[in-house]
Amino acid sequence: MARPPKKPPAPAHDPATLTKNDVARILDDVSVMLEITGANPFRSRAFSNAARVLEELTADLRELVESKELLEVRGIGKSIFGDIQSLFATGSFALYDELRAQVPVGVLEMLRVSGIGPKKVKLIHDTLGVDSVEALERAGREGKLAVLPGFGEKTQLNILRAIARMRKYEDRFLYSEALAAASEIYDAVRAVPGVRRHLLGGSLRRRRETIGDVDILVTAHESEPVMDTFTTLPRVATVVSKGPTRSSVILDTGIHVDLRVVKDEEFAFASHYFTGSKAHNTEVRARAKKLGYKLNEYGLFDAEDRPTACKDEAALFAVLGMDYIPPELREHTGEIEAAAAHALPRLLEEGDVRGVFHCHTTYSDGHATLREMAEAARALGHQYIGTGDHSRTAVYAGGLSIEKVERQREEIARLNEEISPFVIFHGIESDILPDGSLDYPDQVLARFDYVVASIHGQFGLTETQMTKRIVRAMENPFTTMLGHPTGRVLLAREGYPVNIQALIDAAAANDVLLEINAYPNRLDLDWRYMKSAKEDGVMMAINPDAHHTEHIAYFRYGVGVARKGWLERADVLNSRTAAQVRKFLDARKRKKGIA
DNA sequence: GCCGTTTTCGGCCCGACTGTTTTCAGTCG
Repeated sequence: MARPPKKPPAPAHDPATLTKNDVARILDDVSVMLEITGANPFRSRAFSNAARVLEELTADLRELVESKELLEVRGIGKSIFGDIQSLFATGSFALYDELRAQVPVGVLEMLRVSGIGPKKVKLIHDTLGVDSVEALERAGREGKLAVLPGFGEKTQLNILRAIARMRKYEDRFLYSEALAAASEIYDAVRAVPGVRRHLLGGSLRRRRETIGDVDILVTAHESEPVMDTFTTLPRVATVVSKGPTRSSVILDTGIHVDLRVVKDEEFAFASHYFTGSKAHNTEVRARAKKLGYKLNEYGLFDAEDRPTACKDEAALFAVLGMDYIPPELREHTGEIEAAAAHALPRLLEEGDVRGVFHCHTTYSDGHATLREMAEAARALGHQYIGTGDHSRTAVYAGGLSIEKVERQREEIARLNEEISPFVIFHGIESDILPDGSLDYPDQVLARFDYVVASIHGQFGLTETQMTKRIVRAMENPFTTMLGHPTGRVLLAREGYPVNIQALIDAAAANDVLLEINAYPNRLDLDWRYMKSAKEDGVMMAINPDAHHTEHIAYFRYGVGVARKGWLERADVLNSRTAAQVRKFLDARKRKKGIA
């Protein structure tokens, strides 16, 4: 690059507090900086692969490095292992320092402007000295971009528009928001005459907790009418591209939507391809190759390039020697091996859920009464609902005094007689106090059907302190479930620092359930940890954390992430009948000696 | 830089679309 900064950058990270996600981000940055500096693209890819691999690890990274077990992980070789080792020791490594000396932070930022990639960024930086998004915008306004080789008026305009869009909109959306926006477009597109099969694909179909863009796939004899409708829908703010097989638009909410039109006989291959994930697809293609096929979005071809017909995805998987892999599992976390060994789990389904726990009422900060919540749950076909109002320390949320707890218990008893066989379980969401104790005396805790213990304050502890605090709460015999285990708020707030594996261990050791908080901006426990929690014998509960009657249906988002976490019916308490839940809770109390 | 029933070198996914070209490079997914 043209002008490296004078002094070498200071270590950018404190090695003591470096997390797995920090390391992944650094490796990603290295990958991007390698691209910009024109290094071997496969070397760059090796770093981004390694970053992805780290993101999917559930064990403690620091321990994996110390025990050298990380070297066994596919995608991490000796060199990158050494870099990570160095990161934990010194907060940096040689290549990282070298690259940061060459590529200013602002240049990395420029890559986030859609439509320009490493080649253009390098050219702009080298010839104009532009080193930030702001400087890029200025250069565009002054017409300096249009005269660069390979650029033109249109490219310049697109860059300026992309910067404006980037400023105006988030680049990711909650699953719930993206689904609402996508459904409207999807409905309009599949209503076009001539459309035969259709699918909402991509990360929505895989039920990721956040969504980058929406992929819609349809089959139609003629693509033009479909594309014309799609690109002129009222919610479409910008048409990014339009062609016979692929068009791309941006909605007024900032969400990107891609539409692909293929022939009917290509549907199986295209739907697999456009569902992803990218990592899953790469693995499946590699498997196809080993079996002597070539797989792409249009078909499966043998050595003589003859196509193999597949009427749907199940047929495609079958040809490749695999059971059908549900979309939620297609994240390259062992699903391909399991499908080949006919060992995929039989995933939890919405219909398996017979009731939910952890619902708020007007006793604390909920907006509906006990009766209204119970009736709403019954209308969903549920057999029971469990409350989970805030405990007394949560004054800001109308936390229940002991006297209010008693009143609620009496009302629940009365209602239970009236609406039987529907059952209301009396639970509480007890704050975990700073020292790890719960928020009521034992004799009060003893009278609840269950206790959800949650952190709501004092987020500023270190990971060790926070882990100790929560584990202590889990060791309390009255704690039935751990509420939103990390406290994250998607797209807004990272979870508090905590050793999740230690929480899983504590859950297994103390027979404590882990909550799958199904509120759409939490989805906490993260699905990435569910498989190992399940393998450790931990049971989970899908809790909507409802504050309105409509929120009870959020359990569906919980089912989505539970499926991503490989959970089966037996792994969640909600699949049990009201009588079975009562029996389970009673047995647990007897075992703990608190009945 | 990573990987290996195509093993220690030589691959590493590849097709669609745009904007700039005048036959293709860059970007994206």
